[in-house]
Amino acid sequence: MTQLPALSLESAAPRKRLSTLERERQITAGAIRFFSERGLDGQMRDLAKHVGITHALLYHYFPTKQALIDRVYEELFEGLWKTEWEQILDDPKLDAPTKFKRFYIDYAKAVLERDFVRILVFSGLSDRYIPDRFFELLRTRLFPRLFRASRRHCGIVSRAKPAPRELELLLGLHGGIFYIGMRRWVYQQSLHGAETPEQDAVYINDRVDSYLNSVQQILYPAPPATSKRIA
Amino acid sequence: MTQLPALSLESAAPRKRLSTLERERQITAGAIRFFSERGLDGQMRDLAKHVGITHALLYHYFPTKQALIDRVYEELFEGLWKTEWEQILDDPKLDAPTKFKRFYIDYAKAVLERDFVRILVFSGLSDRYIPDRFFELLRTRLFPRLFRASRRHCGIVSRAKPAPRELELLLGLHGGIFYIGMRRWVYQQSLHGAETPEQDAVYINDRVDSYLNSVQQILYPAPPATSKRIA
DNA sequence: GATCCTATTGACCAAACGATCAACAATGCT
DNA sequence: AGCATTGTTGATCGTTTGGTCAATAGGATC
Repeated sequence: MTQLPALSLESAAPRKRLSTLERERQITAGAIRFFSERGLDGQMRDLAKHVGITHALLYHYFPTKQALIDRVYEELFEGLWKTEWEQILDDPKLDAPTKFKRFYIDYAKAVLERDFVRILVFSGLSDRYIPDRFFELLRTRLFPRLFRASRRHCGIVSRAKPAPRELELLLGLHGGIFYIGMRRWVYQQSLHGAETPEQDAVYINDRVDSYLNSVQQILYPAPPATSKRIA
Repeated sequence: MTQLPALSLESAAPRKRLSTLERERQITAGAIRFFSERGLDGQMRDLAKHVGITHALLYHYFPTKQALIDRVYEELFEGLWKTEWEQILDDPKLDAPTKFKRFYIDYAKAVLERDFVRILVFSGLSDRYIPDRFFELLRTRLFPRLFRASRRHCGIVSRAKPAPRELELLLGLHGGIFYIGMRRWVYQQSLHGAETPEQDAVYINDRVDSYLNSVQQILYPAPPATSKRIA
């Protein structure tokens, strides 16, 4: 449908005989960019053209299109999640606002990248492979930590399973942050000038403040002394 | 890729000779459902099969595939925006929380529908036709009203263009609500049991409260008497 | 510079794609 | 009942799709 912006790669023609490893990496990188633009239905011939090779060569490195897509999925996923994030959220010396802000600002830098956002959504609309794996990550490694920090922020210590309202309020924050990526890479509606990670940080801080400011009065109204109740 | 769930339509075979108008409506409705599932790359033959006709007949009613997609776009868009929403937001007798809640609960019922969410995103990833039109609507008819209500809620009367932080805080709320639709219809990750519009209303109310609770202290800190400053 | 290895290619295939059209068969009219 | 109208179909076209393969040519080794 849409014309890809030429993707200048070594410009001219003397393209030949790279080492197996190098060519494979080139194809994989090209495939990530290509499929993130055109979707997983993009044609192998077009991909080959943008990498600067024949489409037959693609089949020398990947037996089938699905195998290449699987490779793209792996490449995109590995190295995405930083265990450093869990350390921040587990650090007992940090208060909730600091935890949330440090985490989400760095998380946004990694996750709100063009290729990841678009392929996440493409995959969600078709095979759901990426969302399934990604939400598994969020469910097990992220949300529990954010709940613990939220509750402690409200003076509550509990490991009880969060109530739906509790979960949804957090997802409101989480989704509101991801919406930055949706607008930027899917809808392509800036609504105001081009944004830098530094500007994103300001907006993320505001969102986090908004969430933490109200999580207590909304979910745990009028904390009577040393209560542990969960609305 | 994925198998469509059979889409039972009159079950058996005596399907023939509908009136032009009726058949056209049937095709359009079927196309909305079909393209929202498979994406705009879905095949005309498959669509025909799910409508229960031959794919040649599709070309009797629509000269080209793009014409049918355009029709789907129109059908999906018309009747989406309710002027009633603007009346709610313009009503001087309502306070901000009531305005926000009444609007967003009803907005969610209309916008967070399966077909709209998925085709909005499909279109965003390809021709961007729907997001372009939809955000134009939000930009001109919705956001200005929400800003006015937000500011009045903080005791500020101003029609000045909202600052980026102001806009982004609101988009955090807006995106957090839309995230309900993303999870439900794109990622298909419920995270908790199946949801009804009544439950959605609870979550939306919480999100709105969170936004309105903090919009003042975040954006217009320490309102000195009758100030009009905007951070 | 001759030799070998293999990365790379052009030609090709079968199936699926959007699109076309003459022929067929319901339905309404007389 | 017979006719005309037109909604509907099967067959078909040209192109594009993912995938294959024998032949070619670039680069390292000697």
